[in-house]
Amino acid sequence: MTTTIALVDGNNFYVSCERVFNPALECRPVVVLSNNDGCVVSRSNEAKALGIRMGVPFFEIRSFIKSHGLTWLSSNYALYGDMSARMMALLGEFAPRQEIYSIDECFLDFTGTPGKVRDHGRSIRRRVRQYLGITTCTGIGTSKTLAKLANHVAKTHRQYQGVFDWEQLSLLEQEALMDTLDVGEIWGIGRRLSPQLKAMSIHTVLDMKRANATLMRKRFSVLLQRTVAELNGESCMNLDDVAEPKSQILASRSFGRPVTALQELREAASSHIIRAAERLRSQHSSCSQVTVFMHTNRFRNNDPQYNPAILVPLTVATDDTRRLIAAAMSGLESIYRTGFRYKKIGVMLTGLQPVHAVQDDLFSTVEQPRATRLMSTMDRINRIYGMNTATFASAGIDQPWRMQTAQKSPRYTTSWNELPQAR
DNA sequence: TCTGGGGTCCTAGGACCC
DNA sequence: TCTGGGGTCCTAGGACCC
Repeated sequence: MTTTIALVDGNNFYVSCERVFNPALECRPVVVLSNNDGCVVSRSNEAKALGIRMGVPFFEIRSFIKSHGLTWLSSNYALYGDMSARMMALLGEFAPRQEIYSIDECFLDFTGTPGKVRDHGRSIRRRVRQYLGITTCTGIGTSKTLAKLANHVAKTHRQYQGVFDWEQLSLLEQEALMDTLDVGEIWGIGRRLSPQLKAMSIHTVLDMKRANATLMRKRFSVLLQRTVAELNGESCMNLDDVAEPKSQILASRSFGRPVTALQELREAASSHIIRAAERLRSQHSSCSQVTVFMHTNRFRNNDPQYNPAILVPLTVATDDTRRLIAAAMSGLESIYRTGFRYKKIGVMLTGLQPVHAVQDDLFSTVEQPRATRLMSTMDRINRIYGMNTATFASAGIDQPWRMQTAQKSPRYTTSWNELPQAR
């Protein structure tokens, strides 16, 4: 049976979430910034029309605030995460199988379902708009790659009103449209591969569709071979509707200002371990390796640069925050050097395995049941009373190194104290 | 002055084993 | 003088995604 895949996503997702609770943002140029108020990560259509590109550093567009009334917001992941969960639950009702691909998009598998999938796309658009106040676009195709591309068409070609299915065109029309799309629009072809393909005279999606798949594999990798097949309607990528546990967990942040003191680095690394370990336990894994890495500011050419990383193996895999902090601290101390202005520190947990499969150490002195109870009690307290209600002193109290978030909106949907007020 | 964070997959090459 | 071949496992690095 031919597969039928839809890719649904929320338009300008972070900005749209903000607008739901603050209608004064409608019809104006609005951007949401990354952590630390660093780069633009979401733009309203009005902001796009000003020529503000995705990912630009905020300081480059500050002048638009005065000249064009640009509104900017720090990112509010508590809000976007909660809105995402509501949207995904709603979308999941439309198809038998759903793969949540990112915070604002999912694949829906309509293979074998009756009716025109385009009609589903339209009801999705109505329903999500009505229930959540967010506008969606839907792309439909016989493979994930074609669905992604169709979504791009739905967004950029007004006449399709946010829903586009390759099937609504004849083969000739499909190829004519593909010939107008840049090869870089294809899922999996980014800024490095795209020039290499163009050097081989593959400029458009149509060129890529007609490319020699075996040659693609030889020149690049099996990934591009698959891409060619998928563009030809042959579905090679399965829809993963059961989320696998993560195979690595990473927590890192840039500092709000340059950091030089070991003590501040220790606090920051501890606080990252605390977050990472919570995620580790929430997927019922333990980890056998902790990596600590640091960066100086790569944009400051005159500063001496130092980007060390160290992997600390654990003799017994664990999910105990205290042991993970201890491992991170020993790693940090061995790579720390004075004389550098550090910009960022991060930790990575790898060697993940199901917690029940952990091989104990013959000479282990850790009282595992007590540790497990302690950790799950802390997790429960923090779930009920809010993040960091119970935490570890090693993360510090004042945390002067913390990132900047100068314009964060309230957590309208996840905090009793910050519910929207009736006016 | 000011430049994000969290992931995945694939490949090449080294270590190691017999 | 002259130092194999085949396999597996692991890691680092590069590419991609949002």
